[in-house]
Amino acid sequence: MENKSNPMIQAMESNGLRITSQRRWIAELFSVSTGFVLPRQVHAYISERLPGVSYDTVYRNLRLLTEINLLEQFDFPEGVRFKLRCGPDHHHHHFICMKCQRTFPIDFCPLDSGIVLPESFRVISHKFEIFGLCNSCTASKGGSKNG
Amino acid sequence: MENKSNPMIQAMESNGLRITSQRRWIAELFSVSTGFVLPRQVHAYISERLPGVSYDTVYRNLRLLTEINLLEQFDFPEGVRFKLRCGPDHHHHHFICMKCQRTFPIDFCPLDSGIVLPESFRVISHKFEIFGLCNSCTASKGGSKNG
DNA sequence: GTGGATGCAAATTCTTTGCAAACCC
DNA sequence: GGGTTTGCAAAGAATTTGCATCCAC
Repeated sequence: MENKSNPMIQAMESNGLRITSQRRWIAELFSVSTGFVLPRQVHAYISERLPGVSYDTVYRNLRLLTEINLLEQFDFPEGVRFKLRCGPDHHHHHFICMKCQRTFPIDFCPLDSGIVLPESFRVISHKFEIFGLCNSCTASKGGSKNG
Repeated sequence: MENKSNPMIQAMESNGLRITSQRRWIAELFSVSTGFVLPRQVHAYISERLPGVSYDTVYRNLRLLTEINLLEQFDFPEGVRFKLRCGPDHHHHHFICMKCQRTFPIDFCPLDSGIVLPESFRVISHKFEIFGLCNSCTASKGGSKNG
């Protein structure tokens, strides 16, 4: 591992969190993967590197990291998934590959397109995602294995 | 009840389903509510009219009705919710009130706005929802009670 | 009458919590 | 050393399943 320079580690530090090896591996996973992962996949990944890590530690950290805005949570049919939160520098949406779960930015926001709502409605948030198959997964029946 | 003319009942019949009183009340609920409801809310609603109805009957029917495309399922943070599926006559999206869970159609689809994706990407589906407060819920702190 | 639907109860799966021991700073 | 974090084990919540009984057609 040895990822002193991992920005997620730095963000954890600046939030006053202690850097344990469990957290180091979580940071490593999310800095490598560009997709949405299931808690059980996170646990599996860490288990390989750190045998004996417990499920609840993974859950606790996923929740914690989501609360401090380092991770982003998304409810999929098979359960909740997490991914590294995109920087606040520019608002965008995502194309999400249904096979490999990788995400690709879409620089277009439907809210900028002159949607008309009743005056009294107050917009708080919005979601826009496109689901499909990315280039690698369209090409090969097998597809990419990124989780 | 006596809702022979309820289109959801008719759709159930044409799918070969038997019309039980449990299903009649489920149809009644979804024809009255324009919003997303939680399974436990469905169960509560039916329990009031049909004491003793079991949770698993509600679940089984929600799943079944979703499979035959009469209901639409949506994953909210508090859990999965269901609502009557909009007819296939015209594609649209929704404004969803975060207080009363009612939905309001938005006649705008971001996919029609010239979004550019890599050639090789294959679009399978998409989601676009705006979350906020509807007029009744913006007006009164209390808001509407529709579930 | 018969096959589909229900209710019950128990099993699964996912997620959370309490607490003592271990560990980071 | 002191306060955080972890692992364990158990509790909770949501959802599913097996099976005998019941009921719509």
